[in-house]
Amino acid sequence: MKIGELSRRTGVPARMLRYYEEQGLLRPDRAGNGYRDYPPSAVDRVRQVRGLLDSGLTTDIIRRVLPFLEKPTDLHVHPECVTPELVELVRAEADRIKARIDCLSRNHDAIRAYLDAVTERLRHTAS
Amino acid sequence: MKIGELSRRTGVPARMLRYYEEQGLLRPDRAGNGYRDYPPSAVDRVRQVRGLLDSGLTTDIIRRVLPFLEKPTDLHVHPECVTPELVELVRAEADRIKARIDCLSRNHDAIRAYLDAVTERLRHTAS
DNA sequence: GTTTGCCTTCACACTGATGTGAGGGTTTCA
DNA sequence: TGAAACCCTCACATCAGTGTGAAGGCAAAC
Repeated sequence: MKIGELSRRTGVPARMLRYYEEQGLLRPDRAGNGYRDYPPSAVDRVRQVRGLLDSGLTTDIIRRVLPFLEKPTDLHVHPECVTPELVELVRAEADRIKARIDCLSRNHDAIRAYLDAVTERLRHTAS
Repeated sequence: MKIGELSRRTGVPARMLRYYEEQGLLRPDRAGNGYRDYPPSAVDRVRQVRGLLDSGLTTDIIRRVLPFLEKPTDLHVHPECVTPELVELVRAEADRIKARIDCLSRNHDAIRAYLDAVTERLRHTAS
């Protein structure tokens, strides 16, 4: 699929898809005329990248953890490329992600509780 | 407490504490000499702001949801200030936060699974 | 075959969060 | 009294992610 269609399907501007490629997050091949050619799986990949970006990860971090994000069943990262340093780095990033989850969860719960209290109050005054 | 101490206690540069104030996230009062004077509760407040910032929220959003984040027991936002529009806005932001949590959770689980598979593999080859 | 639309690269601009330093007042302590 | 360590404001710089537009090639449709 060409960049325009991927853009329409994901809602991500073509400009950004080119940027993500420049950052090593996407690797479309090229048709004979130079046009980018994305596999259907790119749609999910783009959504995943967007989600992580929205959650405060940098393209640099995302590029590093991306290989660890697909089917966990069998390792498709060559085992000899997985240095202890890399594992440590990824583990540290996982911890930071966990911290984000905890922080967001706490705040989400607080907001929901507040919202519930407000609507409850409204129900009361209405009756 | 003065800005230097708050900075030391939170690990956030004084520059940033001034910036958060400019963005309406902190409201220290001023001593006679113009120095900022923070209450002890500012430590937690700063940590909360940092966590949300790291999780991809903007200072603008944080400022808006901050009043909804404290003790949910009794509403200390004047009920008459809580317009339906504001409630809707906060609800929408809560949904976006939920989406972030889900995205991060999925990816965190995938990374952990990968990490576990790798260490398992290492345990095997070691034996 | 020309128009229309999508693609290419390049480049400059903006925004939000942050770093950094200048220039100057205040507190503390020797 | 002077030095060190705070604090203040102001302003310019940087970085990542994005927006936008120019200049031009390719493709499908009239």
